[in-house]
Amino acid sequence: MSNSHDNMVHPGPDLQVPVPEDFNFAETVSYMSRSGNECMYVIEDGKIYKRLPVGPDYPIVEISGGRAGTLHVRFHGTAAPPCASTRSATVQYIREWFDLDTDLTPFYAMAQADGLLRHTVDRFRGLRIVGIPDLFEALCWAMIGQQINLAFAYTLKRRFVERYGERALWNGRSYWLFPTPQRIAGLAPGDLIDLQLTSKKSEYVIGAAKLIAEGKLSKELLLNGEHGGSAEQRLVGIRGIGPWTANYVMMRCLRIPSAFPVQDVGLHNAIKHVTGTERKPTVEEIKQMSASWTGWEAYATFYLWRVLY
DNA sequence: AGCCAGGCACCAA
DNA sequence: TTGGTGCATGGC
Repeated sequence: MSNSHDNMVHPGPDLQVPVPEDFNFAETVSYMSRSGNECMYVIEDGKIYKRLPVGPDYPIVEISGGRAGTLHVRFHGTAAPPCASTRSATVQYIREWFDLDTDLTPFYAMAQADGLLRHTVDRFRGLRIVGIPDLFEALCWAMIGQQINLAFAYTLKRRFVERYGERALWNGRSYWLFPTPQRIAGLAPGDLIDLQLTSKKSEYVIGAAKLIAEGKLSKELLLNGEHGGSAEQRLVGIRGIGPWTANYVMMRCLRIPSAFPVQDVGLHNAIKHVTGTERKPTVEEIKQMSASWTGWEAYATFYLWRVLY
């Protein structure tokens, strides 16, 4: 099968990745700067640095705004330039990471007519849902973040990654690959309790790792409905995954635009903030407010989160 | 000091 | 199917 992106790959050492007209790189960087404790990438001088989990080179890339209509990608950390397949996979990874292939015209039209969304969406226009392309990483991040504040969640993720991930050093900084399911599947709960995950979360993370390592859980299996049940139903059937985690993963990893973590306390606080009300809305109230978001709940949620940072 | 945190499993009824 | 409870501790 020929890859439609191959002809976009510049033959030189750097890459130019085309982006849609309504993509705003600065807003993406702004969102990604929300925590100073992020361990999976570095933001500096308006550029994103990350080691990408794409083979065979696993390159460290520097992504900057580039010319209008493109992102500029520079490779670092390897002696030789990355091979053609790595370069091609890098382009695909970035397109998925920043959701560059979704046409947001219907979302913007819907938001313009929605009193709750209009101002926020105008304010951050050009922002796209920043994804977590790796399923195991998305699941771990959601499970770790259950019922604890975000600052502590970042600390726990860092401990997990720095204990069980793979490090590359470049320019005085560490660039980590997220721990593999194969590695985590072999742990005992006590290994993660040592990092201050709760005993239940430790079991959840190891259980998810085992499912993925055994080939029983993957993005492909969740996205093709052949074996019965929606992605949400299948995810919720896994221990440690409730409605919030399922929809969070559908939103940031499976890229289902109708995914909607209505239980999310961050969403509740964002709506409270935007509407200027005294108390947080109930789930029932949010369901009423979001009646016109049909098909774009994930994007509405992501934009609302943005007002909190 | 006390409330809240990007919930979930488990148990009754 | 619904509602109540324990988890467990950091952050602000």
